[in-house]
Amino acid sequence: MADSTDPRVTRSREAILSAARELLREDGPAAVTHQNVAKRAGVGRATVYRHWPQPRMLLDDTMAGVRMPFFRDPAPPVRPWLARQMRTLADELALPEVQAVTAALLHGTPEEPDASARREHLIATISGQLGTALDSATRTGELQPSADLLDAPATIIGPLVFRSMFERRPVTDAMIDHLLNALGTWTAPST
Amino acid sequence: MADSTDPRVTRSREAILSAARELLREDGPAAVTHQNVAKRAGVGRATVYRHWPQPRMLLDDTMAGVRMPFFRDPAPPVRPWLARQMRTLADELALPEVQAVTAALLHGTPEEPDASARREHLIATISGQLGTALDSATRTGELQPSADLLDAPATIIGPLVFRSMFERRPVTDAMIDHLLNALGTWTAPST
DNA sequence: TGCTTCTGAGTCAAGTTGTCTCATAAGATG
DNA sequence: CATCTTATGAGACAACTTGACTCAGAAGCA
Repeated sequence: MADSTDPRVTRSREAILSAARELLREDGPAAVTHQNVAKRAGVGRATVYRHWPQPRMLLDDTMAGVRMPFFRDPAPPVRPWLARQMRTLADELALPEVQAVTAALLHGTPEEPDASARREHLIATISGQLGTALDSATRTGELQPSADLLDAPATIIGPLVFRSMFERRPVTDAMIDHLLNALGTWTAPST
Repeated sequence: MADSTDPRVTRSREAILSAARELLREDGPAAVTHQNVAKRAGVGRATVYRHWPQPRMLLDDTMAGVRMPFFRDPAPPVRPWLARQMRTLADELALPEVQAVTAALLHGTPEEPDASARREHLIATISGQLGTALDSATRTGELQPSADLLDAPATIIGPLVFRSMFERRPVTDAMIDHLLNALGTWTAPST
């Protein structure tokens, strides 16, 4: 049943998850209840319970379905790679779904006590990737950091989050550029 | 009744709001229900309904009771004033209450459709104060901005928010200093 | 075709929400 | 101190939600 290929199952699951994502996006995590989801998905309430006995799991899978922005596969030269990642991150942070999940990560609902763990994991991954990339840039001489690189995630990503989620305005390329400059002195690698 | 001085009323109201704040801090906005608040405050459920017929209003007043960090009363020289404000903001962002309200601002609960308005107002106030201060610093020559000052709120406050709410680590004075430097070139005013 | 499995509709108990009533006690007024 | 006023807590109440269960029937499979 878990990995069933029965088309009825997949159809139900997809309808349910899609409805759940809509609800999460529109009304927040609290709205992702079995009843709401069933009604929105045009599916029997019992069916939702069958697939996700606990509401926590439903919200979990719903959030997992929203691709959270990562800093994947660092590759030299670091600066243009970082700029691309920041651009992607900024664009994704503009999506209501991603905003909803991000907000949900910040204060776990009562039914989602794992929000802290999920948040920590996300942050650890991002910081790890970013740290690796910046360390390597420092080692190759591409970057001379002007401050503790442990502050880099906050310095770089913080403004993007603030701009997207608090100010709700688009992140400009100029802003990304300026944030990169604030990290330290960049030297174009041997071309 | 609204501005009653009856000690019974004030006693009830304070007990209720205090309990509501605790719940908001501990379990998030969704936990601020009449029932929960009444039980926690040791007060009849009807009493809570009497004072706040709509749950929205209760959550509203609860959030209003949490002092949100502002950038008040800009005064030259701007740089040390800004550093102090950022220190204060960072310290407040470390408080669970402030974090809960901030998170609630990011995604209004269904019962709190005014969250957007509240968020916009808060951001507008902060950006306004910050903009005024930085403009004046630019005019007096204290600051030569290295980027669009409209990005300043995101550049300055974003990292503090990210550090406090996502990374959950303390903001160092060195980080504040570095963020200020990233704004542009500062010139000590005539001493 | 016949067999298996998933589905939707519906029932049910337990709990929550919002509204109302009423005796009581706390506070104001003389 | 006596009396009037008003907020309070307890409880009753219907409407609704939640989670668990049953069952006939439809969809998929052999």
